[in-house]
Amino acid sequence: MAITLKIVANEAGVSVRTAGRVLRGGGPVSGVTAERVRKAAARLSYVPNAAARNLRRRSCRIVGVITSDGNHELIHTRLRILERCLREAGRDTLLGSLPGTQEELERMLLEWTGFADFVIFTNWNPDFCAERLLKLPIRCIFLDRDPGTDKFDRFLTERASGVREVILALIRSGAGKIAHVSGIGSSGGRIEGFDSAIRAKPKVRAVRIPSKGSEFADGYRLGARILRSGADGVFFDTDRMALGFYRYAHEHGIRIPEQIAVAGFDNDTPGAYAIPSLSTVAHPLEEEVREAVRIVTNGDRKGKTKTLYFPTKLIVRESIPMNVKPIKPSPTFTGK
Amino acid sequence: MAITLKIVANEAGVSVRTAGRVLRGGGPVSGVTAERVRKAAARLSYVPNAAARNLRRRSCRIVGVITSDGNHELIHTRLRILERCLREAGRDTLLGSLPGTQEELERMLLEWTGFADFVIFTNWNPDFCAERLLKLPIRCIFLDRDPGTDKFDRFLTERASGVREVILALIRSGAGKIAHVSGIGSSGGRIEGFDSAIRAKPKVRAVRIPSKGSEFADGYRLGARILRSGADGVFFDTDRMALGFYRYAHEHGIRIPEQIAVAGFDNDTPGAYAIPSLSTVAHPLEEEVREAVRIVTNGDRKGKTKTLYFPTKLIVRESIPMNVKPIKPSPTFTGK
DNA sequence: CTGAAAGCGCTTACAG
DNA sequence: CTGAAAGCGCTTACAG
Repeated sequence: MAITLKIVANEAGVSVRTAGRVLRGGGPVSGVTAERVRKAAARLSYVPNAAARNLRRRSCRIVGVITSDGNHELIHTRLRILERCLREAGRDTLLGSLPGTQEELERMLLEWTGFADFVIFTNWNPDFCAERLLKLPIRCIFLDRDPGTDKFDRFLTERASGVREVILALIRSGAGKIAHVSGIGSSGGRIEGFDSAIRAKPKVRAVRIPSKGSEFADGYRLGARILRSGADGVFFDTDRMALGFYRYAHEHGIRIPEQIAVAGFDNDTPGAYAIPSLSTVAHPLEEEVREAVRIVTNGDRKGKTKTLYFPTKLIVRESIPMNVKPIKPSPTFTGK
Repeated sequence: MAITLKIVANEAGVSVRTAGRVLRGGGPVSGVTAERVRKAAARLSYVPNAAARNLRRRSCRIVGVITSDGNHELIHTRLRILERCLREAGRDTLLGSLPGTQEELERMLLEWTGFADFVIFTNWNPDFCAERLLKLPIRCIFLDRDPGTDKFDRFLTERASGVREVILALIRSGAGKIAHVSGIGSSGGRIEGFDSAIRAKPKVRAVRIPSKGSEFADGYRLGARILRSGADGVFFDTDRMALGFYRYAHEHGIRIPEQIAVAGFDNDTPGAYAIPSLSTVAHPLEEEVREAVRIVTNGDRKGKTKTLYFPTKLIVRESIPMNVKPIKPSPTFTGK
């Protein structure tokens, strides 16, 4: 049997109102009374009931987070930053995965209603109709996923800038034919960034190599295809694919970066320690999360939504040879 | 203004009781009435209030999960498996970090009371007094962390078995002096497993090299120390440290495994694609999570707690040379 | 098959 | 500074 405020109040010889005031803040209480209530609560191991509180206050401290698919560093780093920032804002994080169908998603969000008042999407299915979520009494925020409408808050990663920079770096390092190994969901401007860099340098040839997945195994599997293309520079949509290719190149006696320069995307830690250390593009994780949490914190301006784009940042390491002078091989300069 | 059951009932011209029966299951309702209620609910976009429901039913569908520190693959793989299994069991996952003090932890769990009835710890501070959590109306389950008392359910990783196997494999491959690079929290039997293997082979010498951290940078930093020790085999408490050492060895012209055989712990994906691919020890992640979720699912046997130990599993790859025959370099045999 | 009523445990005006 | 009462939105016996 749960210990309620009423029981504590009886024990302390005061009214429920007074006990509540002492234990959950609010209103003035005389020192002696307060002490008596506190002692009674401790003696009985009183534990307030969050469900009742939420019901009464029509508010709660929980934010739902729909996590991305997959199991790689970026996703988890983002989730961890989110959880930390939400906690600092006094919020708890309720974890969910994006269901396979729109109906399941709506059912899930319905279940969350009453204890979560915000949902942050870090995953989205472009086949879903985002507008249908507007009827739910829960505010949706999109992080690095575009629902295709500005009726939601959107904090989007602008990949084109970083990709353009990395391709230009490959070209500066001497690459004359550049391959782009692009995943199916090659989103957020990776293709645009690549194409824009190539257009800027008419003498450079380019080839796009589509990939079904974005994992180590995919980069490894496409190794033959990449080498056959005759490219002397290659950009992968993920660091994982790039490191899978490292393995393939090694097994086939191809030297990186002497024979082919390599770059990835995501700034995963293993790339910084790979041999050679992997050039990559870093996400604006902190900035995006900060904006999302800001919406949660001052979430009262109903109807007004915000769309912001955050640029990505090039990190050049040994896998792109810089002609200035030979880089001392050490991972300490990686910026991680 | 929220649409309540009462409003839907009015709209449909029935009582609250009947509307509830239609929309949330339970009791028999005539087909025509049910249809009328459903239409009204759809028209009004009725959304049930979870807080009210939880309050009334004195139950909820949320399980708290205290995540581990750090930001590496193992932690996130475990969390992901947990979230998936809990969801399959009809539960939502509430994420939290382990606070710095016992008081903060207790305050946090108090806040969770009323919407979470279980907490799964995948992180723990040995300085905390676990017994004090018993007074909270929330059941605690420990995963791969030992609170030091069998008053809680505990599902623990038995690291000694896997470490013993990996050391014996290093010895079989020809290593005569083996270094153990051990993190501060070298827990769960890593030291015992190492020592037991060494004791079994009196001719083999051993050296323990303590490390403050368990990251890439720590393995890199200790490279000089390891080489100076004269070891021709080295076991790291984490794959990350091992891969950091790869980098150091490369920079100093040391060949792996010809000059020094290497093994790690955790079975991170990058190790499977490293050059040479890294031998390691895999965690019993699925098994542990399954048991924890089982407790949540049939969580009524109050007072009776369970302690189970799960063995770890050796994965030999190229970083330990096997004298049978030269291994074809390909990451496909890695068992990932 | 359906309705009127009580109550989950808390908070919030409203009186005194 | 303190108390009696209403009510958040749902579910659960209890009648009919």
